[in-house]
Amino acid sequence: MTFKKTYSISELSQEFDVTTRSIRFYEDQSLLTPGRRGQTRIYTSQDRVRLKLILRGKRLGFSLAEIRELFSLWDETTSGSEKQLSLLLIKISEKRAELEQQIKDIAMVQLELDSAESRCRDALNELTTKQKQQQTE
Amino acid sequence: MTFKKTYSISELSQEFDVTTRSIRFYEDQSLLTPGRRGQTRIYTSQDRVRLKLILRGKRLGFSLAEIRELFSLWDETTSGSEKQLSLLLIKISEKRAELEQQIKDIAMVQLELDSAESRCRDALNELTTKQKQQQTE
DNA sequence: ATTCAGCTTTACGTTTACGTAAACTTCCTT
DNA sequence: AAGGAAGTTTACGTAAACGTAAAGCTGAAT
Repeated sequence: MTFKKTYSISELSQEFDVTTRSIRFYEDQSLLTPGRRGQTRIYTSQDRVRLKLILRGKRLGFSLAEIRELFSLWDETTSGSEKQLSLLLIKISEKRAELEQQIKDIAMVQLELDSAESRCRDALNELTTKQKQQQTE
Repeated sequence: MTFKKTYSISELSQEFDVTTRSIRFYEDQSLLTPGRRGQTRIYTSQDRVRLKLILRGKRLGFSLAEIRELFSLWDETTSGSEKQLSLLLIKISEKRAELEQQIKDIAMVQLELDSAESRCRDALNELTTKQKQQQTE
C-alpha cells in the first residue's frame, strides 16, 4: 500500500493555512466528503489532495462552484456515457481557454510591473543624485 | 495628438461586456475618475485603459482593493519619497511572487486537464470499440 | 472526577461586488 | 408638446465565502 495515513481537520488546517471553518464549509458545498469516526471527521490522503486542489483553484480566482464543476469533470470521466464524455471534452477545452487567457493576463501585468519598477528605480536615482549634488554644493 | 476620443458609459459597457452598474461602482471605489459634462460621465482613453486593467485584474482573482493597490503602486512612482519608493519596490516584488505562484498553479491545472482529457478519450474509445464488437456479434 | 484540548453542530453576522428598482433629468425625435 | 432613450442618484437586496459566538460531546491527562 502506498499511503494509509489519515488527517484530522486541524492538521489540514495548519498544513494549508486555512481555517477549520473553511474546510467544513467546503464539505458543506460538496467539495470534500471525509469519512467519520463517531462524529469526528477523518481525512484520507485523497481528501488532502482535494483540499490542495480547492486552494489552488481559489488562488486562480475560481469560485467554489467552478471548482466543483472541475471536480465533476474529473470524476465523470470514469462513469460518463458517450454524450456525457463528448460534452466533457468541450468543457475541458473551455477551461483550457480560460487558463490561456489568464496566462496572457499575467504576462500583461508582469509587463506593467516591469515598467513600474523601472520608473521607480529611475525616480530613486534622481532623488539620490540630487542629494549628492546638494552635499557637494 | 495621439487620441482625443472620449467614451460614454454605455460604450465602455458594451465594449467590455460589463454593466454600467459595475462601472459606476468602480468609480465609487476610486478605481475610475471620469470627467463630467453636466452630470454625465465622460471617459477618456486613459479611463478606458484603467477599466481594461480592472477587468484584467478581476480575471486573475484580484479583489478591487488589491487592484486599487496596484494602481496606487503605479501612480506613486512619479511622486513618492525615497522611503515610499523603496516600499514600492518591495510591494512590486511581492506582486511578482503572487503572479509566479499563479503561473505554477495554472501549469498544474493544465496537467490535470491533460490527464482528464486522456481519460476521457480512453473511455470514449472503449465505448465505441464495444459498440463495434456488438455490431459484429 | 474533573478539567481541558479538540472536535462537533447551529445559527446569526460580515464583507465584497455587484443586481435591481424607483424616481428624476436631459436631450433628441416625432 | 409628448414621448423615448440614455444618463443620473439613492437605496435596498443578494449571493458567495467565510467569521464568530454559543453550546455541547469526547477522550486523554491530572
